[in-house]
Amino acid sequence: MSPRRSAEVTWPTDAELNILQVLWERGACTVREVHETLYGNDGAGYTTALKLMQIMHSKGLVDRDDSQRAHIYRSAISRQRTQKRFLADMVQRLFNGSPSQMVLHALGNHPGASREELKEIRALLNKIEIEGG
Amino acid sequence: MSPRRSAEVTWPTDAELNILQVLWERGACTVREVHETLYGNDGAGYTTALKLMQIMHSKGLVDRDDSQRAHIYRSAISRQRTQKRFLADMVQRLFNGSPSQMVLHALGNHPGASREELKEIRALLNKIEIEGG
DNA sequence: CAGGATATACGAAGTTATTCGTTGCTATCG
DNA sequence: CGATAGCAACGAATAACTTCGTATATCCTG
Repeated sequence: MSPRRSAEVTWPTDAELNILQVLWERGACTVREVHETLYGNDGAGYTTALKLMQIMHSKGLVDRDDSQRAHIYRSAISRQRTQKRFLADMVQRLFNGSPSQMVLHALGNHPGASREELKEIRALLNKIEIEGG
Repeated sequence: MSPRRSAEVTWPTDAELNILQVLWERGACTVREVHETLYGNDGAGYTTALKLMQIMHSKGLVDRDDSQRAHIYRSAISRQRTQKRFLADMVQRLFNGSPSQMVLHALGNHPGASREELKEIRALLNKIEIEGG
């Protein structure tokens, strides 16, 4: 049993994840756009967002186009892969390595799934069952 | 959109979560047991585990029986509730608030679900569909 | 061109998390 | 009894994350 997070890989921190979410949602953004979206008036200051995004750039979490005065940032890691990593980590740390257990919890806590979503989930279940023999 | 973590509640940290996992798995434990299980020979030292668990006690994350020389610790927060909290947080931060999306990802990345587990998931789906319809 | 608004860069402070060394206590073993 | 081992407590060092103040450059507007 070794549920510790590997230190070799760079995990986006909480603040970084928030920024990535904005970049994934809206595509390429300036610091200002991210700041407005995320922190608005009451939240952290502009330079905080700037600093975070500079650090993210140095870490390789985002790409940057600095040909204009206001640099344009875009995510350098895919949403999918990031979701997958966090999911796997959580399954490991909280659900004894069993994704199914996690799914059951997630569905159990979410009775409001739409008919369309349920259909999708069923379809995926069928696919898994057939492939798995 | 405000995907930031609320600061009012105490989130177990990474190291704390590892300890909780041991306590959930094995029930009440001494510091030594937790240390052996989690860090063994190469990992962090004994006093590190001790300190962490003392902090967790001061935070109310664990209860402690100090009637014996070697204190006995047990988790003060349920595994279920913790799973739920982390799950909800992740859905919010990484899946745009859609648990179904998360479920799809989790299932998609886990083709090795057992027949028993699939059955369970199906049953839950039926229950949801009936109640929700 | 002067002044204001807006941009980056940088340094540093404040906070939290993790780790360990040391101390002092208690039990046990010879 | 004296030595040794195991325990809790505490302080402090280190590292990581977040935040902001300030300096400096650039653009726009009158």
